[in-house]
Amino acid sequence: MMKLNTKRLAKVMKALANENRLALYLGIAQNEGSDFEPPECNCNIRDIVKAFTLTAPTISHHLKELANADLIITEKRGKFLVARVNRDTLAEVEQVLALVRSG
Amino acid sequence: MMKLNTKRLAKVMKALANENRLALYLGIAQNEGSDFEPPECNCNIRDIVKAFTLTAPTISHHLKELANADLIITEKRGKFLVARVNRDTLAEVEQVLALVRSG
DNA sequence: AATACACTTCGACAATCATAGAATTGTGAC
DNA sequence: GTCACAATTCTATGATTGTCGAAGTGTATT
Repeated sequence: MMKLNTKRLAKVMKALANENRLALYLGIAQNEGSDFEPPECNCNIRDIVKAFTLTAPTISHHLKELANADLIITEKRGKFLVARVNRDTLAEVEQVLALVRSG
Repeated sequence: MMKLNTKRLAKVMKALANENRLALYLGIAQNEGSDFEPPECNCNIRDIVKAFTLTAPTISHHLKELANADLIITEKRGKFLVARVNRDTLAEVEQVLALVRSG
């Protein structure tokens, strides 16, 4: 389990600090139930580009930042890229916030 | 209770995205048990300036951003400014994260 | 009222960021 | 092999940000 010091927590927060990138992250979280097989799965970049009004390079850039903050885990499936949230990181963040809240 | 849509959540995250500002926020959280009376209380800006290597204008700027994101509540006590975390906002964020984590 | 202190506002500047277009790489279909 | 498509890399650019020094505001103390 990764130690979540201030520097690293700030990095995670920064990855979620942009509205489009946050929406991207939330979208990925919502489509996680799928079976990860196009065209049923909405987790590849192509579908996301259609849903958001951003270009492919921008989406690619955002995904890399999310992955770099360990917020998502990406995987190449043929020519598609699928993504899922990293629940470990999420749990760590929740834990810190809960600690802050309880004093 | 404030609705926590994507735009607002992004704003909260952005307020915590800077390492120094995050440390400031965590510092405020930790000193909350105090009685808010200088010099016992560490919640006024003066004490924080001493603890961090930032100048007063920068601290002031960061505090305003935290307050603007409803993460802290500030109050003027004579010539001192005291701050405490807003637990409501914190709880809202935790709630969203928990929702994401559970699918 | 004069001084000292705590903070804020203003103005500036370097650094980072979000974004897009163009070109490139990789993959599967025919 | 070639064509179409998904995604990445590269480069550029306008916008935002973090930070500070200088000047200003308000409050208490003498």
